[in-house]
Amino acid sequence: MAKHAVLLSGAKMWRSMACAKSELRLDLTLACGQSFRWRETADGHWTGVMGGRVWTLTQTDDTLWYRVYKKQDIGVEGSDRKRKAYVSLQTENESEKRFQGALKKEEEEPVAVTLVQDTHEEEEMLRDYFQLNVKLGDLYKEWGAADPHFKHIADIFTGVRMLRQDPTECLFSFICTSNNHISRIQGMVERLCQALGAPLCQLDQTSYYNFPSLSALADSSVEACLRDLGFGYRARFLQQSAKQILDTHGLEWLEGLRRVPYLQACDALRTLPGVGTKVADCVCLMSLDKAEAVPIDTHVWQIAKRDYNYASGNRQKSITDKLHRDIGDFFRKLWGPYAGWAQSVLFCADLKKFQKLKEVPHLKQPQEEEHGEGETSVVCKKTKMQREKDATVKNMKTKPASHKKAKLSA
DNA sequence: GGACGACCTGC
DNA sequence: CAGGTCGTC
Repeated sequence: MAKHAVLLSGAKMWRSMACAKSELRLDLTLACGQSFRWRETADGHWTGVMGGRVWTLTQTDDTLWYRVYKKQDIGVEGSDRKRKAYVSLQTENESEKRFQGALKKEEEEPVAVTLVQDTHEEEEMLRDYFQLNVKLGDLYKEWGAADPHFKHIADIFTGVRMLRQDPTECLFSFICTSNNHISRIQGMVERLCQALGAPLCQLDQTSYYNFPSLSALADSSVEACLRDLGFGYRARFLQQSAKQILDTHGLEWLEGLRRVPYLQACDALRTLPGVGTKVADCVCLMSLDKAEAVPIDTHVWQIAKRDYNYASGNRQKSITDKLHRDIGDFFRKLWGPYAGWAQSVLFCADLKKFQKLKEVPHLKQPQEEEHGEGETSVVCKKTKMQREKDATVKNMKTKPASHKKAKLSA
């Protein structure tokens, strides 16, 4: 049976590309709640599905290593009938077709040429997924110059990068996040793929599936199926949103939102059931190229109040639409057109599971889950003076961290 | 615009 | 209650 690859025991099988850890930290980027489908399958090795293929990624100081697994060991036998019924609804995605097409053209030197093709395409897929053309180090410098609190966090949490996810996966994953916590969301997304997605391969007892297609999600039987799988009221949102997209817009609509302005894309998404301001912002930021989208959830609100002395919404009991806009505008003014990227760094730094990184290096601390309030004694290394200094950020003349043009919302 | 309560489930 | 959203007032 095929196994998860490990770099140490087979370096020749791996491909690599130059990539500094200051530009990308796999551990932070893949586990900070942007995507729910990557797992650490060996120390520092992350396995997941991207672009219809199964990958294992790992990194050394200046190198990103990757392996792509071929289709194999697809266990159709043991699967339950529910999934069989749905698999028939799957269609191969476009890039896969192009990929197959490309292979056929190269009949002269089958082995060598296809491998080159292969390598080139896979490297491009990674560059696109991690948006490696965006120079994160430069952005960190700008954010740090505009914002002392960011600078303080950024020294530890380097390489937190926004993924460019598939819009369908991103949308339907984030519909699952409402009123929910990360550990449960991960399980739900996994079951969603297992029930409705096409199987890709199996490694060490673990089966990997593609994310379900829109048509699979839109099937009228899906709500009942997902309720059985513990999705609760979100089951209906998922099915209805898929159906609404196909009925009133069509297959290409979601990807098309990459080419419209932020607010327009946001409004379009919000017409879907189960998609409010927060989910729409997540989808815009993480899959639709809207770097200025700043998703405001309860944690980000806490961060705004605690670290930026943000007081405008102090009267509010919960986050209203206006508060969303105001806090978003506050951060866009502070950080500029890539405000959503900067926000994800602070969000990551606030996750309980990453608190141990804030400790002095040689001290060890048991690892935990979810968000911390940053109040647990050991982990909070910020002094009172530092906090007060940070608070002054709000009062200083905030101007966008010099980029060409901040397409800030009206 | 803002304040509720309901909505599924599990830790 | 948890990384919200929806319907109603």
